[in-house]
Amino acid sequence: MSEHNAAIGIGELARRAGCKPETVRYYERVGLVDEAVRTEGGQRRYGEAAVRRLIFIRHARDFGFSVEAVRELLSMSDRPDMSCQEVDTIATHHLEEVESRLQRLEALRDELRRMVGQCAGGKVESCRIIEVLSDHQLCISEHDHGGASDLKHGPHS
Amino acid sequence: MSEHNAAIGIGELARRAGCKPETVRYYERVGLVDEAVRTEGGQRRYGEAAVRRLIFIRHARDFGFSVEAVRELLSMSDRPDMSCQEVDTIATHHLEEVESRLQRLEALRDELRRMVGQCAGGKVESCRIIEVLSDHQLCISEHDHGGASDLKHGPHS
DNA sequence: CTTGAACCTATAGTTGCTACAGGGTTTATG
DNA sequence: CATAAACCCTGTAGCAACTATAGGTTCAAG
Repeated sequence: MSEHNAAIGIGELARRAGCKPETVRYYERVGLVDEAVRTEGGQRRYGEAAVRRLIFIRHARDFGFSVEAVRELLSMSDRPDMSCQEVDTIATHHLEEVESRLQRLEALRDELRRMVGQCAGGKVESCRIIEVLSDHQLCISEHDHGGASDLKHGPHS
Repeated sequence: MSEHNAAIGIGELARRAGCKPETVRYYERVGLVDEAVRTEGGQRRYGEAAVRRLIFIRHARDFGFSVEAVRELLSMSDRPDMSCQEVDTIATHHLEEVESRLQRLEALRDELRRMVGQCAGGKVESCRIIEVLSDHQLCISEHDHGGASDLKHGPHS
């Protein structure tokens, strides 16, 4: 390994991983990235390892892994000798969650399509959308609110 | 009439709509449900109208409508004479978001399936999951996040 | 009248960032 | 060398949409 440490600032690091400096500082606070070396003036300086780690983190987050899951994945990838049984477990579990969310979203999409298709542009009193939302009978899924709705992290309207 | 109105407590109301009392109080704070009549001791009492309204809200939330969107839908359903053009607009917009979210989630599922399928249970150093998360080149789909988030990872140079 | 479940308010926590405010540092240029 | 622009710092507050806790009060049954 070359001792050649490019020593980039936090802005450059963030840019390379596709996030913002605030996000990097946030990851540092919660312990996903190590505390950086500082200049005399107190500014953070990073090397290539930090870039790779941050890219890993951003990818995992883009794949929908929670920060906690990323933390586990990271700690495992730091110990290359161990079996990747756990890695597989985490990813499989995550896959299951994604698949169940997909199913619900599909049902939701179908219902929305039906709603929108049936809105004839008349008066609200005969609007199917309002009707569907009001009427318990027309509910897509039975109310099993053991765990709350999974639709919560959506882009806001 | 006031004698006839079943006057239930907040717990019963919440149970009927499939949520928790805290959620109802939260909705009251943010103005989705009206302030309730109180007993002499200060406890909230509700009638059937509140039950219907809360069920409407919970359905809309289950459908993934944001609280802001629900607020609009509610204000429209309060005026049955108006055209449901706006209702349709909100629902259509929401449908588009759901569809775009579905697409991304499907791409994610495919990627996760491939990852999981390729984890042979060996050592972490040769684990495909870790590898995929580390290396952008191995990403098949360019998981392009629509307008939701701006500049994600550009080409690594 | 006593118990205990249900209720009250207020506040803080959750997740994963993002956006300031009000400074200090580094670097490029004149 | 001086200055200006670009960058960086900490700390705090905010976002959605609730959820949880603490510490106290009220209600309804027995």
